[in-house]
Amino acid sequence: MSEKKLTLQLDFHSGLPIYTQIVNQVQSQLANGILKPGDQLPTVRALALELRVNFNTVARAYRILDEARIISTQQGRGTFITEIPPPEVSERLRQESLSALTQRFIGEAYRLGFSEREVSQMVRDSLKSWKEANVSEQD
Amino acid sequence: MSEKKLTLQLDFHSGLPIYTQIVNQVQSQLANGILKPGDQLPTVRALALELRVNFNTVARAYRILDEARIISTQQGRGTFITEIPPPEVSERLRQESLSALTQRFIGEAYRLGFSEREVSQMVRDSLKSWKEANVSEQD
DNA sequence: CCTATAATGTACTAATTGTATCATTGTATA
DNA sequence: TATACAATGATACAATTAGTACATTATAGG
Repeated sequence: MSEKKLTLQLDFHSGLPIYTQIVNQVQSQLANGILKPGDQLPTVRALALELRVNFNTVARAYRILDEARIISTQQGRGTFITEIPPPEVSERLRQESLSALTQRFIGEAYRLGFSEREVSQMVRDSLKSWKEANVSEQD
Repeated sequence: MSEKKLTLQLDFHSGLPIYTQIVNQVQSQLANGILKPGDQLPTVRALALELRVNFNTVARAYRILDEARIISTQQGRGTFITEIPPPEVSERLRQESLSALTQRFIGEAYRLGFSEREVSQMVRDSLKSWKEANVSEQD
């Protein structure tokens, strides 16, 4: 199951900020396999209640972990350990997502009655004008 | 047959809202010909039951698709893939709508970090495979 | 026909979640 | 002491999903 209890041990006198301790312990539990990709972490409020701290402190820890791509926090949904696809899988997903996007586009264009010629011509034109409009602000 | 099973794969941890995933996958299946104009989609309640989500989440996805004129939801009747409107629109409107569609597509692709090369290559491939897959059923 | 009922989508609201901003507290240091 | 800054807390907000009641349509029984 992807619902975890997430037992953390805080030391309020250690000098380490609470949020740092949360960050460290989540990282170490992930390293130890106690947490796994896809696992859902407790909500900021639930964990805060359990640890007897303000939920903003937990949110801060989660934000740091999120920025480090260790977890993925989703407003209205919850917080999850990030799936870490190996690079070759990542590239495959990349291509699949572009393929899906392209097929949706082409399918919609055909559905609206446009021909292959029209579609490919419009794509060429649009790519060209996009490039011209952005030559100066390439990153 | 106009009654479809509509198999969708949701990823509850992907970061994409459920309703977005439903929207994307319906569009994708339409683009791939798995869904066709006139097909009836499952009712909001039936699909919600199958996906284990609230039926309002499905209703939200259907509403978005409806606003995009991709499906037609009819209270008391059901939900259907829209029939292709005959291109009775003027040529100018036709070109404008294709241009808008194309720019949305290209903008999204760039936003996802794909290069011009990747986009144009994928468009070529997709056009080619679509043509091959549909030579026999051209209308 | 007319009416009752079931099936369907709609509208509005509530609950759950994370986010943003500012206030408070504690501590180090000039 | 006074000031600056980091950590934490309080409050309001936003996004997503769920709950409830209702309107519309189709259909079966009389």
